[in-house]
Amino acid sequence: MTKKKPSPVRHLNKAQILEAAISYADRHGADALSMRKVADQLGCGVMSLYNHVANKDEMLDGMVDSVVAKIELPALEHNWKETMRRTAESAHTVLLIHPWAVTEWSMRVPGPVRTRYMDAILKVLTEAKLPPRTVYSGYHAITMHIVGFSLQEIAYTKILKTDLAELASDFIETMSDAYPYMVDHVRAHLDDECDGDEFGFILDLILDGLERSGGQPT
Amino acid sequence: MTKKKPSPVRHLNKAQILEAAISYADRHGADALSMRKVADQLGCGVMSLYNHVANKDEMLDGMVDSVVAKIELPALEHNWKETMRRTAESAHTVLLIHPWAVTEWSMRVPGPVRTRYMDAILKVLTEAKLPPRTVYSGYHAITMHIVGFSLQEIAYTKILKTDLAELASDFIETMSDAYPYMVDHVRAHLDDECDGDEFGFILDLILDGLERSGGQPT
DNA sequence: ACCTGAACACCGTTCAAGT
DNA sequence: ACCTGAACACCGTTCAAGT
Repeated sequence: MTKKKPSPVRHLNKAQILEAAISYADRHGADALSMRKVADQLGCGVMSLYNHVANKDEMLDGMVDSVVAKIELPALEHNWKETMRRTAESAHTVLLIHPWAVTEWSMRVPGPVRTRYMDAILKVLTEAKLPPRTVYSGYHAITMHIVGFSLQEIAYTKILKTDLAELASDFIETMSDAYPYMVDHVRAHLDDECDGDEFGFILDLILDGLERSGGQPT
Repeated sequence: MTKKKPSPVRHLNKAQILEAAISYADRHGADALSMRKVADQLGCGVMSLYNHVANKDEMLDGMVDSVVAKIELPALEHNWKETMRRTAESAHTVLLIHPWAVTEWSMRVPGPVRTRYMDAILKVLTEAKLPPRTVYSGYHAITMHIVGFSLQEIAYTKILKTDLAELASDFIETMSDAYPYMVDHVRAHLDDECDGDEFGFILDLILDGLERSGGQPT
């Protein structure tokens, strides 16, 4: 009488699978993600997924590309530094929403959407009339900052979430002899002494450095 | 008559386990690493490992800390920028030897050795008389660069190793319409046009920026 | 063309039994 | 105190069978 599956999903497609997988990873993390769990969430058999996705690896590739698609592409209307700042902020925001994505981003071969995004960043730097060496290194520095900073931030918040009072404040009292400078740093984090836009602060350090290295010959 | 195990390892200990696990990860990558494989390599049963290591997670924590132990601690004899450059180079070198370690570094809670290393970096920045905000952000920027740059570099060489001619040169011919700037960038990589010490170049960008932000008030 | 259950070769880890 | 095989609950994926 009653249907077994809540939403039988007559015709599965890749987009639905990626959506379900992303939503699952958002809630439970990439480690907990399995083909079986994705299938459960879609109310279909595990092997049905393999009609639309070659294997788990390809699914993860698709998931990352779907996330990157949500990043604002750089708009050429402003000066190049402002343009980079905006798209980097957007990337940073998107990665914080999907914490699992930053690790996958850094370890997987880029899909079409990510390649398009990287191409757009290179275009901005090139059309800013920066010398080739600055474009080359600037690209590396900026993408490194987007991925690397988000990674550190996500790792830090994950530690705080799991250990919070136990580790953090315990650490401060117990370890202040062994690691005095580290204790000070953690305290600064907890007290939000040095608040403000840390991501943007370091990004500006890089962008200003690039501008300077482009201005006068090396 | 003949002994079953080549080296029976009468008394196992944690250091031996970590050494075997690191060597295995170096050769086959972190994904292929399993408790069973480590036990095989040591010629013991899987469950013997659990007498010296709580679980796989703790083993990986220990592996990262063992790798970090190989990084040269910053020596205070030079000026702070030179000191940071040296220790960062050392960290970079160590991470390239153990490519799996950079992902684990970024995702795990720091062990004692890594905490000691971070403390040493903070000490250098603090004793350089940089203002507190610069120490705070500089620490983030420098550690981000060490981890983030190595991560990108390892990912890039991994892609080149697997796809080499197929992807790279194929990519150049096929994709030059869709991703013109990216194609140029990949070509620059392949031709080694912009060679030299890219890691150090971007690090100097950051260090010089920090010095400047410390010199004149913001 | 799409779906799927059974089966296979792997995991990490618990437990109870050995020395 | 240290070791270990059997067993359990999971994996990703192959295959053969269904519609």
